Amino acid sequence: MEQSQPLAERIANQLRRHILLGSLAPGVSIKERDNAEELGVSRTPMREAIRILAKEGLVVLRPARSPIVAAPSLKEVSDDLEVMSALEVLSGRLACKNATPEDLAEIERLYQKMLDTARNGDSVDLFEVDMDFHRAIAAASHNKSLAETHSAYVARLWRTRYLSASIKSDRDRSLRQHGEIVRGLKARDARFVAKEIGSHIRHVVTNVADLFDEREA
Amino acid sequence: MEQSQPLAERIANQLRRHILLGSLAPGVSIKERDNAEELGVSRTPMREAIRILAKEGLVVLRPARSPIVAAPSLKEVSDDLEVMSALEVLSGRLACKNATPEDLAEIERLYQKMLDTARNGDSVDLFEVDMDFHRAIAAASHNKSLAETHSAYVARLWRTRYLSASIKSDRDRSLRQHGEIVRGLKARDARFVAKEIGSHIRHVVTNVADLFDEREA
DNA sequence: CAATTGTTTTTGGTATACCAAATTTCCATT
DNA sequence: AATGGAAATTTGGTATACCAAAAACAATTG
Repeated sequence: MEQSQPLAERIANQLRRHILLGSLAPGVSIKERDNAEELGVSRTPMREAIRILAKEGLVVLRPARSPIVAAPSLKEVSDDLEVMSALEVLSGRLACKNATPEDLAEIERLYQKMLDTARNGDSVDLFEVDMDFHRAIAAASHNKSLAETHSAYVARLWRTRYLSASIKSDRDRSLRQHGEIVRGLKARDARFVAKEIGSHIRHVVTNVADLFDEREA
Repeated sequence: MEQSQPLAERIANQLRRHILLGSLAPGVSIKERDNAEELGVSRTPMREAIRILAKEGLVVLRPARSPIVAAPSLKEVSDDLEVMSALEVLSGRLACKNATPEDLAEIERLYQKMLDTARNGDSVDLFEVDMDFHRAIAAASHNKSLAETHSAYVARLWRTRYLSASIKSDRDRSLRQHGEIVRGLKARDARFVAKEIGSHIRHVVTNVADLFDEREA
């Protein structure tokens, strides 16, 4: 009953999917015993998996209480996006300095794939490519800590951004902005890239705020 | 054998101290069994404590091997500092917008304490106040995620910055810079604060690089 | 009927037992 | 003496057992 990858991480991945896709709704409790039994594993790795997700901010631990799926408020999501924006801007700046031609080629490839998916694929596919695009920029910074921390925020904000991305209204603007970012990176114009990334995320914040407003109806 | 605070966290705190103060040198392995027995606890909380420190970057987990105390290279430390700098700059900017008068008073109090400690106390005390000062700025941003992520980097870089702070040569410049930061915050001049914080950390990077050079001798 | 207290149940925290992979040791063979 | 490999040991991963605190529930009492 084991593999090359620790069981706890596989459980964490599984739980993460359930949370992000919504089959584990925000606010519901995750009982060690029940969930472990349900997946046919013992409490020990389940416990560790929960801790992993807690560090990522997807579940919150309460002393002497069941952990629950995080239900972030608009303020918390906005705060997360603000940090993530700073991380991405830094990524962009560093990428202008450190990106190899291969890095740039990969980023451009993802951008083309994005244009393609926008025309033919569904919104989930498009979203996946979008995430890959931003992750590729972080990787191109050649700063491992930055890429890791950025990745943690991507995970935490996955669900929110997924919902935000389903707002098709300004998909065109979004695509255009990504194009600008690619252009800036290739020209290694750090200031321009920083401006575009900042603007891009500000739009995401706006969309998310709208989503929260609608939810109250 | 339990308290209000989970045992794992207390163990993590204890291990963290040992690592940061150097009694657990970089590179040495942390065996679950041995360390647990040494502290008179079982493997379960020890295991969890190790995972906590791994997430913080203080120990590294190797598949099917003992975890070891992290021995970051100059490149890794510089990368960490680069991210931390961005986080602090963002903190400063947001603090200019969101800090309450109480926040500012607390920051100024810490600054005065710093001046006082520089005159009378030892370098460890001074360092502690320094860390508190930067943490207070992050807190004044009123962005919880930012404060938490920043705090994680503070912990990871604790030892390095501690060593860096023992370089007394530019203690005066450092103190003056902190004063400028306080001045900027009170004037709520985000641009000025960002500039000063950035400059401050660039000096830290320089000091750390010197330290790494010396170590090779 | 409400309130309070005592009991049962649920739940997370901790300890221990067991297993398999990986390392090390050491002997047999050349 | 060198080497190949098998057995023993070490170590982390997983399962299970036990405990205490907290919550839920029930019963008793005013």
